[in-house]
Amino acid sequence: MTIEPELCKVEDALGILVGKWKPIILLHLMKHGTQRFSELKRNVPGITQKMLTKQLRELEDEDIIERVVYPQVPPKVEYSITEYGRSLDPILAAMHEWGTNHTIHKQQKLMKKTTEQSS
Amino acid sequence: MTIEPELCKVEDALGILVGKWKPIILLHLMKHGTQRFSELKRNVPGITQKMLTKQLRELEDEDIIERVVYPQVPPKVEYSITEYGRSLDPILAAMHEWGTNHTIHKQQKLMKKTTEQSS
DNA sequence: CTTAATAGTATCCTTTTTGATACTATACAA
DNA sequence: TTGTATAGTATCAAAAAGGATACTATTAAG
Repeated sequence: MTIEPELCKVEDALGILVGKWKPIILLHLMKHGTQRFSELKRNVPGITQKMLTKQLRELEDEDIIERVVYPQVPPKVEYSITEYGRSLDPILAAMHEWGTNHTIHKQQKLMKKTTEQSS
Repeated sequence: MTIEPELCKVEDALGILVGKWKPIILLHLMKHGTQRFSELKRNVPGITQKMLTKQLRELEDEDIIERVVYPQVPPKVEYSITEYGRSLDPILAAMHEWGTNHTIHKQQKLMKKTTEQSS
């Protein structure tokens, strides 16, 4: 398959995965199935409430995750990946694999450079 | 495969694909094999020289593309995908496919909403 | 009456990204 | 000597993204 650059839909997928936090959030939800807001906040170190809310809303808008509110006090809100959201799975897996390999690639490049300089 | 959120390498791949222009640039190079700076500029509508240069440098730094300078006047510089860069191919293809489907998904969602409102 | 817990908002500030525009070097051609 | 083509830089401005912090609503427990 050749993708016509003019009709490129890569950005559409990209737009959903991009953001400093979205991949980690997705991986957490994929791993645990369902997480409360506070659990996610604990599990994603360094994220602020504002950012977590924002990323979750955006993912929800794209039907990637589902938000369920329990009418309780104190509030309870659960997030989970939708069936549709699961279709991102292979992409995340492929990117993770590529990324893992790329880390090695960069390391080798760095070592080569270091060796050359010391010779 | 379950990706451990803490060891997530998705960002690494993401970092390389992200930017308003990178996917289009890559697709152009994949389609045409080799392109001069000015050809890319023509083919990627709306991009500024600064942005094109920046994106190309970043892709070059990651070994995704190669830059060949011909010592001529006026200058001639050719860009092409590296062998290593080709390894991004399946990811771009997967994202494009997903994106294409997602466009449909969003459209259906929109139509459903419109129907509901008019009833 | 006060405090605690949860899931947020609201506001302001900083950093990063992107864009517009002007400028440069060089050799050849008219 | 002026203009042209190519592949850039440099500088400043605007916009987008991200972060810090404070604040809110609600109910039950003490």
